[in-house]
Amino acid sequence: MKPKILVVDDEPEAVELLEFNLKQAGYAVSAAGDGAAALKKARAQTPDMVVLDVMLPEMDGFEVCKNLRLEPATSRVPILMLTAKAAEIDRVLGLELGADDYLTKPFSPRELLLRIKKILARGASAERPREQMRFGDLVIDLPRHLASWKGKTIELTATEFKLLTTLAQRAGRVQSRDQLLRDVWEYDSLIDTRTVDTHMRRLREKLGPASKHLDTVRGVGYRFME
Amino acid sequence: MKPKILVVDDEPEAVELLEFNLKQAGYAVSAAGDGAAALKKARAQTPDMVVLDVMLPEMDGFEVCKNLRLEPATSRVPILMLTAKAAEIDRVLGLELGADDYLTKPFSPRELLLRIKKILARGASAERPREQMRFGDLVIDLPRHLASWKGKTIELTATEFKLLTTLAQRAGRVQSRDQLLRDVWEYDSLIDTRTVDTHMRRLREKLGPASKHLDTVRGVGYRFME
DNA sequence: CCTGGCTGTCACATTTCCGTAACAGTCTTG
DNA sequence: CAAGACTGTTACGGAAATGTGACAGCCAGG
Repeated sequence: MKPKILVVDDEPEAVELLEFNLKQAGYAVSAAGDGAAALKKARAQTPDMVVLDVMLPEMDGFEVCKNLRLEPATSRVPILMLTAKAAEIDRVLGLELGADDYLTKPFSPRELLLRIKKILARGASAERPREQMRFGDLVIDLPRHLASWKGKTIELTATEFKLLTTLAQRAGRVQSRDQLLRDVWEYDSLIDTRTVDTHMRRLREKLGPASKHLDTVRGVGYRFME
Repeated sequence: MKPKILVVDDEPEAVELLEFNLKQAGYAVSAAGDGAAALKKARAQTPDMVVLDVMLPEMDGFEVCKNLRLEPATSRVPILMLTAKAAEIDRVLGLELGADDYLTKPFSPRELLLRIKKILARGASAERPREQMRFGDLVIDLPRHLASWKGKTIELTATEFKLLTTLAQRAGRVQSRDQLLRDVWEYDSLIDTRTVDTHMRRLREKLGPASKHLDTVRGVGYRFME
């Protein structure tokens, strides 16, 4: 049972290239050249994954993504977005669109395959991040960008908030400093791992009693405990 | 599954032009030349959208719109009105008629398609945006294009008003600058994100005490708080 | 044609935040 | 118990993000 991947791009050459590489890697591939066709195929085939270019005629990738999420038949299919501008990344990965990952053009086939493999690996089990998380008296609301303890909002900076949500979404599992740097500080950051410590400290300070959820795992990293 | 669009216009040339453009864009199109026929077809087909010219013999576009809204079968179908005079706009979008959007003739096919796309995109899930919103002493009236504070109207320009309503409609949720550019400045904006800041400033200035609802979320965007 | 208001952009001021380094405290290991 | 490794804490310079004021182009209405 090869995993089925739906490739959406309006440039035939790009489709061909993607198709070749993915087939080479052992995936079953289908393709669509515009948004409407993509939605139709996605509904009909329920692929294991959609690789979606942002630049499309008529209905752009954002719209397609949104629509895929709306319909029950396709709402849980992982989406990998191919985007041109770095500025769009937050929106792509954010809750509004909820793509699972992104790649900025140009990218190497190797990168693509790695991302796909990663998403499919977790996709089997993991669910999509929730909009709101509650751990006792601690509430984290992503779209509102607010955290609160016993109903009182906690003022957090953008980085602190992202660090908290990243840890909370992987509650129970330890995250290494490098891993946190990748996920919170975006992909390859050239930042000292000790910076994570400082931010953890600030976060703990602001969380007050709620910081009991934040464990230090000596020699490994940090963990959010329920 | 192409979206079905019902085109209503009494001029055969106009119908033909619309039909051509819409079919080109991947929609399924049917047409009617007068009000009675339009209602009949709408009932029978329950299209995904109605494009409705105001100028019709016998029963004009306003009447058709009203009747469509009255019957359960068609009351939720989005309506895009084609109107000649700007003066009619208020009535078209207002509570009495409740069209979803309008276009003043003459318009380019591109404009038409963009409007249609936008309406269909939201129509799939979200309900029609609320006509009037109240947040304490602040009242925002979309059809009248008016905002007021403690009963006193606040003079806002078109952009300021749209920015305010966009934020208010997503009250509580943070909107990134890019997102606001997309939603307020319409489709493909080649505009500096800093422009959003400037308009937020002007908006705050005019809102005066009511500007307490407008939060800045540093590193993320802006948020309307109730 | 011209005038006034709206709009987008820029430059500058200001605030806030971030990353780093240095040091102190704590835990592990032999 | 002591040394070394790891983490917590503090302070600070610099940078990034936002607020603010000014300005020129543009369009609508007169």
